[in-house]
Amino acid sequence: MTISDIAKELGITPSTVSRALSNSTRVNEKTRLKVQLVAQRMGYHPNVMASSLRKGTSGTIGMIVPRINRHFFSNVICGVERIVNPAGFNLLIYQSDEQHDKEVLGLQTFLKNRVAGIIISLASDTDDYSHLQQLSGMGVPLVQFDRVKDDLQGAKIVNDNFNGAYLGVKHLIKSGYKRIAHLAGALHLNVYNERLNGYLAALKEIGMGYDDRMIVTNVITRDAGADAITKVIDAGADAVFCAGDYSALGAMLEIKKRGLIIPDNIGVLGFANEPFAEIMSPALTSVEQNAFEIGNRAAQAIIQMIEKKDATINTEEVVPVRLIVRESTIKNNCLTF
Amino acid sequence: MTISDIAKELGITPSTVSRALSNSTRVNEKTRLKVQLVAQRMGYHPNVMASSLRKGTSGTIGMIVPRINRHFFSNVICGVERIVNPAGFNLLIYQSDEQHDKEVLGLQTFLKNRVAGIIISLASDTDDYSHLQQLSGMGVPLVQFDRVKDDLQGAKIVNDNFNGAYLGVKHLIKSGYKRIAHLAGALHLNVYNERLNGYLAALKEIGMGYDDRMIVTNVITRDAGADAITKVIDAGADAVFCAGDYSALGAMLEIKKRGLIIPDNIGVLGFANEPFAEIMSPALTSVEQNAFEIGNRAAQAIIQMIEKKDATINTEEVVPVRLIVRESTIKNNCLTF
DNA sequence: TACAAAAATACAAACGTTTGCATTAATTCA
DNA sequence: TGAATTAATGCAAACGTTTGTATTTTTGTA
Repeated sequence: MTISDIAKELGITPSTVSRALSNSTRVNEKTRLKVQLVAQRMGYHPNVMASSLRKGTSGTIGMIVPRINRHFFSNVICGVERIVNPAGFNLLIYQSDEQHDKEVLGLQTFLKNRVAGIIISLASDTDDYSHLQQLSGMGVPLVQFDRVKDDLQGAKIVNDNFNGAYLGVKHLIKSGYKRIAHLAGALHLNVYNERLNGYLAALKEIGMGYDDRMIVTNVITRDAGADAITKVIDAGADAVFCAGDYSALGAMLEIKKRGLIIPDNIGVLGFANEPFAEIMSPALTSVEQNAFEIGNRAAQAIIQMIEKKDATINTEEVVPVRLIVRESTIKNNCLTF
Repeated sequence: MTISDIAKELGITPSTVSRALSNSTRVNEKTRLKVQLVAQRMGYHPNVMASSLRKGTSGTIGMIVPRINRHFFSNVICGVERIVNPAGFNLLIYQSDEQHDKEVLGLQTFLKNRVAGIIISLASDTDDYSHLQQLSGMGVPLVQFDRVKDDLQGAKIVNDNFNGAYLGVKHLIKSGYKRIAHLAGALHLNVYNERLNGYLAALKEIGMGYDDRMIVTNVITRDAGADAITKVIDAGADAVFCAGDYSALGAMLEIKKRGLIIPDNIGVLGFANEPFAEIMSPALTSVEQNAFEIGNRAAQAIIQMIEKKDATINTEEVVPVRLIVRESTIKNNCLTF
């Protein structure tokens, strides 16, 4: 079922059929309707391979995320889809599994597929960026989100990590906590680095010195959170700002296990507002990231670059975050059931 | 950067280059190496549009899920990716948002893209299957998973919903609950229908009659769960089997709000083992579905159909589920913190 | 009616591969 | 050494579109 079949059926040429189907002004209204009718009747589906081969670009946008099954990323994907599909693009999705090698593999697949643009959040593993550097030279638009490398060409959409951390820690201070620890992530990633800076800024502002023993890095998982919390408690912490909700979860479970009360003995603040944060008891105070909005903006950015055929811009959008105060940081009030 | 560029560079023809790159036996070992070296050096990326146009099929598999950000579905996607990528395919993902119309739209996009096969879990909205019926005639392999329509051609991979429900309710009975209610889903979907049947079978087995007021249907969301639980409590329920964890969550929160104790006054059993089930207090007993395994099997099935070029098989695989017993169903033992 | 202008359609090449068939080069065997 | 066989390469068409240019048809105007 091709354009030529329709052409034969109607006794016209493939070119007019093509133009009729793409609503070109160069074809008579009557024949346009006839063509579209016949196409419908014959169950014609245009062959996008042929089309994009001829046009030199596909209507596909490639997206690489570290983990598809992480709440934040799957919601960013939703946000991207919501914009990209109505605009006539479709999404090819790859998972890097936090591995640089897989990231490169995915990128190569995208290039083979002549994607119109690439949206990516870097694998934690990635510290060589040559696979991404080549893109702007090839004219392939790149949008980075969340985990970004600053000096790469293209648009960047990031959370306001600094402010989220800053606001959260200020809130801890206001709640009366005196010795606030930080379970940080991998500091070569902008997101965790900025959160650390927000934490330090909040402490500095009130003249609270900081203590090396109060900061543990590379704490991202639940298990790591459980391990790290004991260290900072031993160092005298009465509150902890965790750079992610999973480490906060691990910390909370460990704290409970030790018979300490959250938030009375120890306050816990997370980041990401994973779905379970609300459900836990005590409910976890956390910084909410607007994943859907980030997805929307990333999609808009890539579409704009594609349409302007400009892969060399260099913009950064910071998406605001929101502190969601729950039970885990409000002292003198045992809300545990 | 095309095959012809490489050919010119080496003074040979595009055809030999093509054969060299695809490791054909019809080309000399030496030239093969030379070609691959030059390809590497020149940064050649094959154009899959051209290739699939010529070959008549793309190396892309289309996948439609109701919601990408649901734990179960995103994990199935992971499972599919893990098999499909090493096999040289890539995944085009669509979200139906539980809407029939979007499902059709996604399917059409897939057909335009000449996908090699389609993996789908039906939108709850879908009760007309003509868009899927046409596929086998067109030679496009179809694999359904989780939410399936029986009389469609293709492979089906489903959870053992009946057994999961049956085992769960048996467990409730063994725990000493006497009047077990069921918050069911939308019964036109196989998954919820089978869970209902498992529930009924367990009751019947011990001669426990069932009561219409004990079964509320179309309860899938958290809010619906909260609403429905009051009805069945009023009808005298001392335990509830929820067809999904979200309704179970809603129910639990409502039960707590009413000052009743889980599991002592009321037992709660969920289905899906969402990540929060483990974390809640009391922790929610739930039936775990092996999403990753389902993804693996779906991927294997579609690849097999693609390779055999047979879209007309009609198989069903049932993937076992596992009851995970936690605090919410173990009486006389207040484990709430 | 004739002629220019505009509108509609046709023609043909191109996008980058793949692949059956034809050709040339290399090898084997008598 | 030369014919027969095999291995390696070349040629050219095809996949289904799109699109610049050419041609035909229609329309408007003098």
